[in-house]
Amino acid sequence: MDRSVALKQILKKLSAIGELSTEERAEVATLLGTMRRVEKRRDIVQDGSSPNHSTLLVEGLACRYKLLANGERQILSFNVPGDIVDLYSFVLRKMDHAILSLSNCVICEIPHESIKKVAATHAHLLKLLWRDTLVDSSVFRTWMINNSRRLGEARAAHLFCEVYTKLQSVGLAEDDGFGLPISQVDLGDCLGMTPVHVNRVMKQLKDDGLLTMNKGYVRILDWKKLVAFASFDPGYLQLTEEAEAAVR
Amino acid sequence: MDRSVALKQILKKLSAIGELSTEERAEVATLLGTMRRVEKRRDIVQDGSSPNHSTLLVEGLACRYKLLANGERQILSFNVPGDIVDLYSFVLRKMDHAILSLSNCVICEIPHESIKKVAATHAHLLKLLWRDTLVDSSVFRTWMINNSRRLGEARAAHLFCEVYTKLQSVGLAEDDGFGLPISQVDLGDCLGMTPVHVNRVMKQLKDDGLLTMNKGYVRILDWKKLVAFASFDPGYLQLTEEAEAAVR
DNA sequence: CGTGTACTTGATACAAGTCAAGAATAGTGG
DNA sequence: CCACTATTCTTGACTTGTATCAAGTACACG
Repeated sequence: MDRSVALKQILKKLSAIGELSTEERAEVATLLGTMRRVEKRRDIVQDGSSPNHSTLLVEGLACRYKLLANGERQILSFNVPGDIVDLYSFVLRKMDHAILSLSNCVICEIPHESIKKVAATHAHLLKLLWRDTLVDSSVFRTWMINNSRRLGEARAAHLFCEVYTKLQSVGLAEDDGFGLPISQVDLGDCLGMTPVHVNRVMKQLKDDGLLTMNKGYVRILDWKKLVAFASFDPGYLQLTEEAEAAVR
Repeated sequence: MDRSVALKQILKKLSAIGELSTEERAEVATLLGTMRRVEKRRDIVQDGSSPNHSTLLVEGLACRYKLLANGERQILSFNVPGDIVDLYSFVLRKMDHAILSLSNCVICEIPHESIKKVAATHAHLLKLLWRDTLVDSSVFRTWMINNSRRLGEARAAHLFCEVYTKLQSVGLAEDDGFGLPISQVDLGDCLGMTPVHVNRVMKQLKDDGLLTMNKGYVRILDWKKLVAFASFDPGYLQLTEEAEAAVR
């Protein structure tokens, strides 16, 4: 639980979405509060809560989800280290969805009070945070398009492209794939499909030589083919040039 | 093209999402730039553009959409007067979707330069604008859930509930329904369905006594039943108490 | 070694897409 | 104002995608 790791993560994240002066970097350091460990499969942030801090994911994987009235669960996006998973609550007070740890995680609390203080004097930093929340919103739009219009195989393929690209951008991907500790049920909750259908889709993707998923490891068999099949264009993730290049 | 209407609209919008001091109200007035008329079915903002102003919708209806690689079109949300339709471009420079006028519209340009100036001195106003963009993002999440998991009839019903509620909140709805100048093809582009299927879904909704759509007018036959059928909960629109109450 | 969880597979039912054609409507120019 | 054209809407027959129900297999864990 090294505090400097947290700082490194958030600086990396913010400078990916805009320039940071030396003074601003120092200012960012003042944002960091308590660090905590969270076991896997625990709510990091609860739906309906009004926390007085936001949460920087320092280590591990998490996802954003919502429980629906009928008991179903929709996963809304994945989070990787460096993401401020619930900046939402700084701006809108009350969460309208929850954040779940997928693996054991380390998080760092960022008191809303501190953000407010920084905001008053550093409009540019505030804008970077704003920008970060809008990238999330690009992701939601993309998932909307993906989930409403495409067949199961393409939907799943697109999702894996996104996660691989995000993990690559924070150095958490291998050359041949990446760890993703989720079940086929979880996948169904991302894609809006039944687990049975997810199973068939995964089989198809494997038979097509695109990818396999086994014991929490996604192996990419043919990245170029996968990207083409999914019509994946990483632009919406707003990564830096280098991060994008790494995935090609 | 009364400038004071534009001011009224934006003040109404901002004060719905947070308190505004008298001084802040004056400050908001300095944001307003050139007013323009836009004919129906024209791009108000183009995909891929980097405008140096954002756009306040003063009169008329608009929608946010994206053309996909395969030529399909996904409509992402609807906009009503008072909405700043592309605040996005102030924060992220380059649009990754477009805005289309559905009826003849009046818009008011808000120069990014002015927002920047206000932002430097009025952090609270900036936060209200931020908040506005996050409400949009709530809408995207909701559409994602709606379009990925539900049957055609419920999807369509939910959409009509949302639009009715939004129009009601700006006084543009009648007691028995509202004008919505879109075709069944457009509806399909919202819901991710073929026009043929939209047609059948609309017939079903009519047969069930929920609503009809005819020559651009949506008539609500049984609001309570419709809300229940769609499991519509307007919370995500972040309207004021009064606006919400009006719809009940 | 037994028990639960995740994965896999098959049979069947239903939702939505596709193809095709006709009816209603709006728009246009003579 | 009518005739002509182009949309939009409507309906039917058929195909394909996905859900549902049910059962069985592989594997992890105490």
